[in-house]
Parts: sequence; structure tokens; C-alpha cells
Amino acid sequence: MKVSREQMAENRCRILDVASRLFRDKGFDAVSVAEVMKAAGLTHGGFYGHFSSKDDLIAQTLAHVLAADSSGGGDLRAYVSSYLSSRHRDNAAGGCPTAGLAAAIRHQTPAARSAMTEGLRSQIERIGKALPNLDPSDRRRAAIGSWAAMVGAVILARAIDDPVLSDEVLEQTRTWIDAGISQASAS
Amino acid sequence: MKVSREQMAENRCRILDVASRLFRDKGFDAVSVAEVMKAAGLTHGGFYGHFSSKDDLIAQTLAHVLAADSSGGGDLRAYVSSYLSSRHRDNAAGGCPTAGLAAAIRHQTPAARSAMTEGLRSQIERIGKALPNLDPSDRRRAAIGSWAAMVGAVILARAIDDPVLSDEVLEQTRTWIDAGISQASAS
DNA sequence: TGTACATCAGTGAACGCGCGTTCACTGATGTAC
DNA sequence: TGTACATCAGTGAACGCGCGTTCACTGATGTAC
Repeated sequence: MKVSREQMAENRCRILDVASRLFRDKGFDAVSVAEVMKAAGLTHGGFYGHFSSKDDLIAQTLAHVLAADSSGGGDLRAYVSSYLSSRHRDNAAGGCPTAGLAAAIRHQTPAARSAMTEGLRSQIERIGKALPNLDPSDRRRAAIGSWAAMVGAVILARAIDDPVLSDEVLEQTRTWIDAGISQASAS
Repeated sequence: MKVSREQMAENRCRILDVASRLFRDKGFDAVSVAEVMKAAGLTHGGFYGHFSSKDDLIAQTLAHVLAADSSGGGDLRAYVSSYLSSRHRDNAAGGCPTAGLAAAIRHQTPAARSAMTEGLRSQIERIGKALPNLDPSDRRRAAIGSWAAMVGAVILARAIDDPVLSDEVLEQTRTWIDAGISQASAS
């Protein structure tokens, strides 16, 4: 049965939210269209009234979640610390979309890659702005280097099945990044 | 038709080599058993004479490729430089299995995760040994921090569709890591 | 404001396809004599 | 060393299943009068 226009917009937004969590948790391939719609409280047939294909859903979900993600704006050291926490490692579904999905983007459509690129571009800029007083080139280098290490460490920590080594990767990377930022500030 | 025992061992090894390249290039899900067997010059029916399932192939391929991968043993700065090159970014099929597959391991069987964990453990140790004279704790921190940044940077560079930004991520991360290693050595 | 009706968001059965996996069969291998 | 035969690696057709996608239908919405 037909629903009101605002109800439809609400449904669409709920589909994107739910898809974003499921994709981060299980990956693009392991989540079916029917699973997304069911999690949004709808049936799978209605899907194509909102999106032209599963690839379209993936691209729009990325744009949706990356636009919403404005983390890393405030205190950088606190952000790094929470990013490299076991809590974040164990909560892929609600965690950073880059850590959860960046590696899978390579196999997706150009629209999805484009959305991810813009998300990464603005994330690097956001980190740069949160860095202590540095000249612009040091600032950019520190932003990119820290961001690469943060994303890499969370991906590695999630891949490792030994909790001791996994925790160590997070903790050592945190200290390593802090030292790198301090050094850049001092120079 | 039956083949000789050595021919069979050779076939098995070729299946693993070919699977390793295909998985790194396209991801576990996007590569079918039939595709692997065809690339190895065989038909899909014979697959189950070598492996009990596709999951078994994945686990054994990881053990195979990670055991063979002894990169990073010599000059660390040269290794970092080649790792963070556009050549490596553009050659996922023949590149580092960690950069290509670590993020996908989270959704695989315990056997696959275990193989990846051992590969990462030995890779971190190998990098640690290649570091200049440091006390053990600094050495380990630098090894883990650099490795996380290297893996993260290649994953990000491969995700980004803008060649300028992609190159910049590689280059800035290289400089950032070099500075981190120098700082650790000086302290 | 109230009514009649065209619109269209959502439903659920059905489709075609590719996948992982199975199996009866083939014919070269390698062993027993 | 030569021969007869049991073994078994590889073949290719077939299977069942889940997926993305389609479509005829339903009934609430919202517009025209």
C-alpha cells in the first residue's frame, strides 16, 4: 500500500542507515538486498522504488554515511585514542566506514569509489585542521601519515585472531602516532 | 584421467599460486572455484580432490602465500619505498597479501584468520629486525607503527579514484614513516 | 470542506542466473606377479 | 624386465540454493472538482 511522501523519505533514510551498518559489519557481498529491506522493516520488492540496483544502494549508502561522519574535528589525541580502542575494533557495524569498507571499494562501481574518495579527502582535511600549530606542508603530512596508520592498525587489529597481539597493534600504533605528531609540532 | 603423483603435487601448487593472485586481485567472493581451476589449466570437478571446500582453499592459499612472502628483510627504507610505490598500488594481484586481503579476513573461517595472524606476526618481527639499532621496545613500536601506516596507505591509495590524491597519500606516508624511524633511532 | 478517483509506495510470488558442490565415468599410473 | 589390473586424478554434466531483479497486484494517499 502507498505511504505518505514523508513516510517514504523516512523509509529511504532508514534503508540507508541500516545498509550502512550491515555493510560495515559484514561487507558488501555478504549482505543481500532482502536482508537490508527486512532490517528496515520492509519487504524486498519495494527496494527498486528507492534504488536502481544494489550497486546504486552501495554508492548512495557510502555518500550517506560519509557525509554524516564528521568525527575527528576536535581534540586529535583523544580522537586517535578512541579510534585505536578495542571498543572501536570490536564495533565495526557502528565504527568508521573507512576502516570497515575502504579495502572493498576497489571492487565497486565508479560512483562508489567517487563517494569514498570525497569522504577520504574531507577526513584528511579535518584531521589536518585538528593538528597543533604546524606549517601547512608538515600539517598535511602528519594528517595523511596518522590517518593511514589509524586505518591500517584497525584493519590489522580486526584481522588478527590473537587478542594479545591485536591489542598490542592498537596500543603501539597509538604511541607511535602520538610521537610522530609531537615530533612534527616540535620541528 | 589419472596423473602422476608429482604432476598432482604440481597441479595443487599451481592452484594455490593462481588462487593467491586471483584472490588478491578480485577478493575472495568475486573469484569462483571454477575460475581458479580454469586459470590453473584444469576443470572445476577436480577441485574437491585437492580441497574440501572453497573455505579450505582460502585458508590453504593464505598459508601458502604468507609462508612464501619473506619481503622486508633487508634494507627497511628501500622496502618502505617500494611498498608505498604506485607500482605496488597498481599491482594488487602480485602485491602484498596483507594489503590485499587483511580487511576481508574478518569474514572468513577461523583457519583463514589463524593463517593471517601468523603471517602478520612474522612480518612485524621481520620489520623489527630490519630496523636500525634501537632498544627492543622502541624497535617493536616502530615496526608495528610503520607496518600499520604502510598497509593503511596502500589500502587508501587503492580506494581513491583521484590519481593525484592517491599518489600524495603514498608519498606523504613514506616521508612520515621515514621521519618516525629516524626519530626513534635518535632517541 | 467533502467526495471520486488517479497515483504510486509497498507486497510477495516468480524469474533466471551463477555459484559451490556432487557424482558416474575415463583412462593413465603404478603395483603385484 | 614385461604384463594384467586395481587405483584414483581429472572430466564434465547435473544438483540445489540464494541471489538480484521483475511484475501484477493492493490499498492508502493526495489531488481535482
